[in-house]
Amino acid sequence: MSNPRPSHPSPAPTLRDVAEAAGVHTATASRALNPKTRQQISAETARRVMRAARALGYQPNSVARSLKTSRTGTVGLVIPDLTNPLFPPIVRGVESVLEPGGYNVWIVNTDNDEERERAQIDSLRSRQVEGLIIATARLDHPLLRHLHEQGVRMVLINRQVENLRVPAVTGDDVTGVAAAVHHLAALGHTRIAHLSGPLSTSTGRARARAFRHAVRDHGLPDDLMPECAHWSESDGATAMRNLLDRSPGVTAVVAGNDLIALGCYDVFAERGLSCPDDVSVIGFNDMPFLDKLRPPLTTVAVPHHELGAEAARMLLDTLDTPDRPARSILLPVSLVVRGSTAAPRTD
Amino acid sequence: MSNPRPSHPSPAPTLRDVAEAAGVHTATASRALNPKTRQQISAETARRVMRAARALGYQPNSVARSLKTSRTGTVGLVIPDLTNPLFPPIVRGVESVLEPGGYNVWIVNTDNDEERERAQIDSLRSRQVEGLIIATARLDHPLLRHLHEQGVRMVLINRQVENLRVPAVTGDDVTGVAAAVHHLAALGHTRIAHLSGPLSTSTGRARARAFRHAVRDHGLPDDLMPECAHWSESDGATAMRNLLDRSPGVTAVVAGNDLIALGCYDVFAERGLSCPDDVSVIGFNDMPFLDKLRPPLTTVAVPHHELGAEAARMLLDTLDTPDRPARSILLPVSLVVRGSTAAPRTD
DNA sequence: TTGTATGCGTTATCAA
DNA sequence: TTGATAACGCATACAA
Repeated sequence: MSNPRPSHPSPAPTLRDVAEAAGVHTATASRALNPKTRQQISAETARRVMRAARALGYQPNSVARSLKTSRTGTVGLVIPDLTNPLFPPIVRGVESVLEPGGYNVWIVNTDNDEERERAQIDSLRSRQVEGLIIATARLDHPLLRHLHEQGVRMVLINRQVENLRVPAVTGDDVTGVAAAVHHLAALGHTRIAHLSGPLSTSTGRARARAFRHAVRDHGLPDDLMPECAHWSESDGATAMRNLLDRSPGVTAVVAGNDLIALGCYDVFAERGLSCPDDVSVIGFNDMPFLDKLRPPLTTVAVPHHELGAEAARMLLDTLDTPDRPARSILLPVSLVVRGSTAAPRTD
Repeated sequence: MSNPRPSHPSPAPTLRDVAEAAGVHTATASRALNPKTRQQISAETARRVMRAARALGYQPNSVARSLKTSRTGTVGLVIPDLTNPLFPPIVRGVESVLEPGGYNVWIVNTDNDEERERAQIDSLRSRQVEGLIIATARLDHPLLRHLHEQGVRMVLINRQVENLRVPAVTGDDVTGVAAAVHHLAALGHTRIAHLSGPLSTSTGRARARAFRHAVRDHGLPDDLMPECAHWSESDGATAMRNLLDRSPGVTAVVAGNDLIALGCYDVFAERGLSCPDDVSVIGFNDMPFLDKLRPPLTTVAVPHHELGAEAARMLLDTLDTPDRPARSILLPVSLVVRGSTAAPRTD
């Protein structure tokens, strides 16, 4: 083998090694290597130090630097489930702002588990992250309030907490749901159901509430609103089965999100129902590849990348100017009409 | 507002604060708080310290601890693109093993950019991660060899590097491609094309090579192998258009991955071609929701979660026993036949 | 312009 | 069982 692993790799060089190699003291080496202090040093010395650093393959030890400066240059991003196609674009949006801003992002998954969330956030804090972006959409629980009281800088995505002045960025669920209901009503549907997400999440609750208002505005019944236990395909299917059994007259469904809408598709297949001829469905989020489904799913597009980017900008603001009053931002959404919605059967 | 942010949050309590509150020395407090050293301490003192820690809301500072112990309990995971549905399951697989093993995982995106990869890995190393799991599938470039020479512990996913004794875990591409070709040949196809992924990636090259061998084994032509510039839907579409223009007799396609297969779907829609009647397509990976496409995509299922989990296990082994010889693992894949493949038209 | 000294918060070694 | 002390690697106030 041309490159067997060295069984005893030499330990990583420290600033001290660089200083010795360059014939200067560590303080000088430190200044030479830091662009901000390099000017205090003669060009010749700086060059010598940098050459030595390069020759040794010196990498500054961020752990030591952080301990000294009490700045880690890291931000924690709390995600409930990375395999939900919703979240990767948010992650990228966050990174697209934070990395140019000089921060690294530490992503953690919580699996929608409160205990895990707590543990993950503890871990992030013990690692001295400078701020938190929290995209777990559960409704207020004591943890957030506690963090806020301790002065932890944070921004919420898709989550509002009552009576807490924490900046938040969310999609405009109210307008999105209203557009969905309006679209279906305009097609002639009169018995429209909402398969809501878990009402323990702020998103689930917001969309359910918006749905209730929207159908009332159209003079339609507001009692067709089963709740899904999770934002998942299987829970969407379960809710849809129950709905069809109990309310056979339903001709259209506004799903809490795209995954729940996919669960409806499963039930249509099971029962030989045709979409959109028998039942119309609208999803929420516009996750990837929806245009290739059978039928292509009509949905409300949420700008996830922008959601992440905007949250990151707000966090940057907060880190820069801690005393600036918190603002919350609502990002516009848009209805994307595809093939899963049509006028109800007239027979 | 009931909870305005404290404009001057009190600084986080340190071990020293805890020690003072408990009336002991910091060394004693440290021992009392660490389960491994708690036994050296009288039960009474330990209780007092723990009570004080709890009262103050003490969180150990991992940065300081890491500097002292030169152990960070972190591992870096290098991913080319988190929005590719392939990778989140790998991430979860890695975490499912590493977190119970006492490590936290630091995920970075490289955007398939060599310079970014370098920068991200540098950043991870400066933060003293104890090992690296690398899922960026580019073929050997000097960075990996360099890391290896420096004794960096690492495991590769979906990537082989020649002449480098680094453990790697990959799906069994050869068998998967052979199964795909066999399936098509058995259906009666004789002009089968391969839309390969970038040949600069080890995966792209491996699948292309496997395809060539498989068609030869069936006595079929091996000259229908255009290369896609990236593993993307749009590059798949481009390659498919060129293929149809130049080789109109093709009746079946083995795509380098599912995304490329989706690109084929786009071209079918553009040109009014029917799948599978006019052209059969097979993808690779079995990413989520493929069963809901029109038509449902036949594909080769790769156990991504298990790929991540196995890589994590190997890294744990390597961290435990640095001198153990590196082994590489091939995980079995399976053909999932859905609706995008059928016998060719007989007219 | 460069060197000296100190401390960030923690753990480990040694002594008591 | 507990305390005193030093050290991890770095950056900075201060001195020269």
